[in-house]
Amino acid sequence: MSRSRVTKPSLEPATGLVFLLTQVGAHAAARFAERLAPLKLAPPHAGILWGIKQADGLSQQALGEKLGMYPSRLVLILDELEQRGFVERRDRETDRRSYALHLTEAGAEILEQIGRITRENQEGICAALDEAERVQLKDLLSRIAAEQQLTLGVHPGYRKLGGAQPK
Amino acid sequence: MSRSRVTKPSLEPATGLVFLLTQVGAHAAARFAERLAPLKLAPPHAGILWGIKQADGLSQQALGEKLGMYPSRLVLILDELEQRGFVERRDRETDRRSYALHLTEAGAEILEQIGRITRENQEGICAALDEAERVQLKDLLSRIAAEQQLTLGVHPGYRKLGGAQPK
DNA sequence: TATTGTTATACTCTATAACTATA
DNA sequence: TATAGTTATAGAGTATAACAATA
Repeated sequence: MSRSRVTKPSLEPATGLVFLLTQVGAHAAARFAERLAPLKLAPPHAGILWGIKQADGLSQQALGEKLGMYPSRLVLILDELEQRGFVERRDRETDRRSYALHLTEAGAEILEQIGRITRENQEGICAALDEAERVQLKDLLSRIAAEQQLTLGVHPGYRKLGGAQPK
Repeated sequence: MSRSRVTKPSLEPATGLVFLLTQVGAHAAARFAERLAPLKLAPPHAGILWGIKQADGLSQQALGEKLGMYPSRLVLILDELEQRGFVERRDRETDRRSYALHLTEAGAEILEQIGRITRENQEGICAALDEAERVQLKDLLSRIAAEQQLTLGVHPGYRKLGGAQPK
């Protein structure tokens, strides 16, 4: 038995894999926000635009559900996006309480810019890894995500759960 | 050339590696906070206790620098930790403006519990991966962290930089 | 005058509840 | 009465500035 002892694993909270994962993840998110800033957009804006593109014509209720955002928060961001001409709230004949959300042409354009920024960011963050290693990393993370039952595409930045914050 | 075309890579922001990394990282952090909650502690508390243990007797100024926290924020959390008997602020003879921070016995004990929770959390988060894969993941993340010049042990949860938030 | 710790405050984000208009 | 969207508001968390004691 020449393996290092397993009975006393490192007590150090700041040296473990999960700490590293948290650190790198938050860094990547911060960098994305930075790169997005010139467009005068924050990550939630990007998520919303992307969500509408995926399911054009959906209601705010449905979008909030899909992204894990509170309706009240969604309203404010949509106001902004509508005012800037990226999103349209169209009346419905069937139910006049709800709107159908649509991307405008400008919205589609800004979404393409967001896509470009996303790729730039990925390139920046993953600069240390070659293509095969990126695939490997994505595979490992995907398996954690699947086992942890994370919903694909639900960004934690717009979550509504809220981690337990004592006191 | 049978490779898939490279000219039009996926525009989808929510399907990329970095999005996944962000998502899993935030999830891991949230789960850690949850597991910590029964101790009536939040992640920053844990970081501070750990920081003091690493450099017993340091000043608040130094600790804030080390963790990337604002002094004003540190004060409040230290007040709490001192009140609960985990930390001691000892006077210095050499410079009566600053205190020397020390872990009490209770502080060392709670830190061990934090260590246990940290390991439990790691076990929970990484359940999908075997030992070799965890090493592999840690290696990949470490290389990203090194290339991105992240400081080891500086948790993003108590950063003072703040990502650019437009509007 | 500069520095350490502290207090006060402003600002953003997040979450909840109350309200309106339709159904 | 229930639901979609909105408005109002409360609460954390974060960042900045002002302040007292000491150097």
